[in-house]
Amino acid sequence: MINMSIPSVNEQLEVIERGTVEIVPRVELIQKLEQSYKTQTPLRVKLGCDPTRPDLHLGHSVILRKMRQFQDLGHHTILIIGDFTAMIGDPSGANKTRPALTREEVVANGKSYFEQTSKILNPDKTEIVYNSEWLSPMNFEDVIRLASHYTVARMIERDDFTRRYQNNDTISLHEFLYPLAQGQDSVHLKSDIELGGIDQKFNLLVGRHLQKEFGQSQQICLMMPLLVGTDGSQKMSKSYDNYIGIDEKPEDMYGKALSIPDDLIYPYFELVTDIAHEKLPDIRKRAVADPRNTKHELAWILTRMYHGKDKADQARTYFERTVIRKDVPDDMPEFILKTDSNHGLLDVIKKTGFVPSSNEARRLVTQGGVTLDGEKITDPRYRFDIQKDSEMILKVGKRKFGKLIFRN
RNA sequence: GGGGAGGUACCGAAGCGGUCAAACGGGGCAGACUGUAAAUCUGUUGGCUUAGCCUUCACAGGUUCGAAUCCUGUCCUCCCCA
Repeated sequence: MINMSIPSVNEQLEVIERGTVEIVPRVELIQKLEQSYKTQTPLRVKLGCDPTRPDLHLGHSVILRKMRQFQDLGHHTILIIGDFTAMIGDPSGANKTRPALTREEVVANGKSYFEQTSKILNPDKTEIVYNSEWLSPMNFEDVIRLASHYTVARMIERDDFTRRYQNNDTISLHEFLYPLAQGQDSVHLKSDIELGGIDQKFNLLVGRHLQKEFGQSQQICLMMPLLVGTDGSQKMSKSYDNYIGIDEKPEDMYGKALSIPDDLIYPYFELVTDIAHEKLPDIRKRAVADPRNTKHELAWILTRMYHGKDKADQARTYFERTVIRKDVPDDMPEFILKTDSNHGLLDVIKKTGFVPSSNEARRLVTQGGVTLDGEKITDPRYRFDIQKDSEMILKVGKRKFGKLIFRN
């Protein structure tokens, strides 16, 4: 008998359904919850992740937060590091087949992933597994046997396959194996519930299908909406550069949060903040009535969640100062320069690392994106001619500041 | 296996012997503006010791005063037929 306390089914449902976009099938979820409650046996909740790019952002947090809720309800959660499936790469069209990661990379990425998820998940309640553990030993025969449980017609129903097929884009045969591999994970782990974004629906359903083929109880597919990124149009993703990373500096987090379009204020509150559920109706109203302040509140809460109250306060001050009042921040990196040589502006900008090339520096200067002590410098041939010890504030672009210190 | 069409900068896509560092759109960056790092408008978007030079149009050779553009080979993709 496991010593635990799983709350009543209704209590659980309320939490579980919060923010979900689809639960397939809801009735079976209720059945599983009832069974679990009756026997006080935790459900096995599975979430797969791709260890290729271990930089977590708020988009990931939507599902991780859901996972956390299951932990808090007393269920058993399993985080799969998809080190094996990463070799295939989820066939989303833009993805190309990825080179196999080395053992070291996998371990390093997995570790980094775990550390990052620990900001959201309860690390003590998270079972970590690597799917190479069971996928790697499978031989050709095993794969053929697995593949025989799915049909081509059903495979190309998946919308990105359909789209790519119609567009005459390449679809490598091995990409069909990705959903199967992910489904095999469910079979192997005998999962009761698999979490995923709504874009994962196909893969999650394959898991359900395979479990049935293998005579197991079928997992519930619980799907969360995709968080729209800061650009307000596409899903949050590192490759669209519209993301807010959970490791982001407080000031960046705050600023980026403020840059979202107004109509995302409410969804963000709902999906990625820890604000109490009862407060959401009020937020919904205020997001429309007073977007400015509500958005600042959102930015503050997010920053607080990942960096604490003090940092959140500082981030707010920083934003008000540098962006609203166009003032100079307190802290900025310092660069020490000799007074004897007369430095070229472009060189100095390049040395700060604010730009990737001197051409970029030249462009910024020419376009008026560079100031020294608040004064716009537009001559790319500008040279410093400093005799005495002194300091200057260099601003490059919208928000890169550096203190130039001239000294012998 | 046979026939056809292609591989161009971050992405999509023009160009088909010189005027091409390469049109146009998206994305990025910057300026103006703004409650905002939003929207909009404008500019910009290979590198460098920048009035000039260097390296790019799948890869390797070749023709030519000169090639992204022509030829040969290689690799890769798509379509039709089998």
